[in-house]
Amino acid sequence: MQKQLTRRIAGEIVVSESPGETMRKWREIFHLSQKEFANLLEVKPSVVCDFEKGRRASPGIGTVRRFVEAMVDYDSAHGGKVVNSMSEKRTNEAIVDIKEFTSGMAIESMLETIEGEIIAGKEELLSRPIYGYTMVDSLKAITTYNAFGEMYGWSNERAVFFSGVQYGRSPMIAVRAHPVKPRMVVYIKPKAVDPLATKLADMERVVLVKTKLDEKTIIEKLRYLK
Amino acid sequence: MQKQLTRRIAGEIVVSESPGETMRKWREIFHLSQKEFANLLEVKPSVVCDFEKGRRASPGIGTVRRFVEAMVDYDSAHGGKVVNSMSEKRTNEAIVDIKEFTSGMAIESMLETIEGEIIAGKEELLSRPIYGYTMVDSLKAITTYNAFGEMYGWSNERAVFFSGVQYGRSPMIAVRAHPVKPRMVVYIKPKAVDPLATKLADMERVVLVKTKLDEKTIIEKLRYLK
DNA sequence: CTATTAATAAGCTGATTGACGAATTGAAAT
DNA sequence: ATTTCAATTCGTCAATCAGCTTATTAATAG
Repeated sequence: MQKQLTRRIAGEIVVSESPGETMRKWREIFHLSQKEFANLLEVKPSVVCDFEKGRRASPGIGTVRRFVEAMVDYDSAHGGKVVNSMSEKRTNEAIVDIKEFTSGMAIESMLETIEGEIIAGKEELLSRPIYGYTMVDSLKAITTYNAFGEMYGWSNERAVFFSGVQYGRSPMIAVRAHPVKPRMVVYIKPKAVDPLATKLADMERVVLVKTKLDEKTIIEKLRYLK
Repeated sequence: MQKQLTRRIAGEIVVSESPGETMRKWREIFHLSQKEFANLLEVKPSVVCDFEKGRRASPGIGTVRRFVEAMVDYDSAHGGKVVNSMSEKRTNEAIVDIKEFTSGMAIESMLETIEGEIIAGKEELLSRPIYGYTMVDSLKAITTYNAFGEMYGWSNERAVFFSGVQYGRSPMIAVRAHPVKPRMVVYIKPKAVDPLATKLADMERVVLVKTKLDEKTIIEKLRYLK
């Protein structure tokens, strides 16, 4: 959660018309004086000033990262007043696991890892890269607030795992209805697969797969892929 | 939209364990080769490689910004495939009728007009205004490309009519999955109504209604309401 | 009016970046 | 086996960054 906010602030600074002013803005939001902030960072206050006043036109991302993380970490360590106010986010029980990979991974090789059996999806789709995955509890996803909204991480070039699948109709309809589409949908131990699900998968150009492994095993296996 | 995405990517790069790999990841998502990308940036390919391979541990935010903006702008200038994959649009056959009213109309009074019978939705929701409606063929909506994306007109404070409803499970799941919600959902001559549909309607604070009138009659009646 | 503290400004230096080009490796395609 | 083209490695160098120090300018509390 901190990470989320950290990224957000960092992104804003990078794209800002005036990175220095944006840095200042955030320091102020966190209620830190230049001096306090400089202490956190273990530099002299003039350094902070130099950045905020734009003496460094294009600071390194390492610097920006240190700055932002210092603020966020500090706040978190003191009750997370600011952090929590920024991310009014009820944690989502429907989402069992969600991860981003640092680099792409072909659908094919993920298939092997999870011992997946292809239900729908042409050859050519199998080489496309995936950059993350989300594992969702089907039933809870439908009844939990905003589960679908949070299903997608940073990239939508990802795999979505559904557990608690009966016939796989509802999950594919959800995918259908949602404007952002995953590249691969995996049903975890489905009872059977409704032909409509297959049809929809083809239409969305989504690779549809089933696996006999259980959730824990899958997470375990994916942990060691980056 | 572009700006949003630009910030997002920039933020991810700054915070990344390995900024270079993350930069590469995004270049690949945008389907650009190092060479093409280098041309966009007006630098030599080796420069791109140096960054991706981490030769610069802490690139300046100016550089990161140029890189990210180049990708996003390029994509936007070429139809915005990637950028728009975050939010889509297109035409379709599933939508039988779609209209905007010139002024608001209370749910209650529309109920009368269409001879609707309430299945779910508390008293207090009935006075809320509606500014338009969409009539959707359930089956086609599911099998037609992006019907759900087009379901909402100018205002999402609207009614959505579903025809060809069996038990009303799929339509409510679609509503559930879609980030934009209508105020009222009307099932046209359903066979029965699945309790899950009722439950979902309550959760979404959507008024769920069924009617025995057929499509044509409804459209006819609504024509004379503005 | 003075003392204190926060913020700026400016000069300086070693470390790193941003860019190039030339040479090398890798992986498909002929 | 050879060609081709994308990607990688690396030496080089001017420009810029990151940090310090010291001096100066607000602003605020006694």
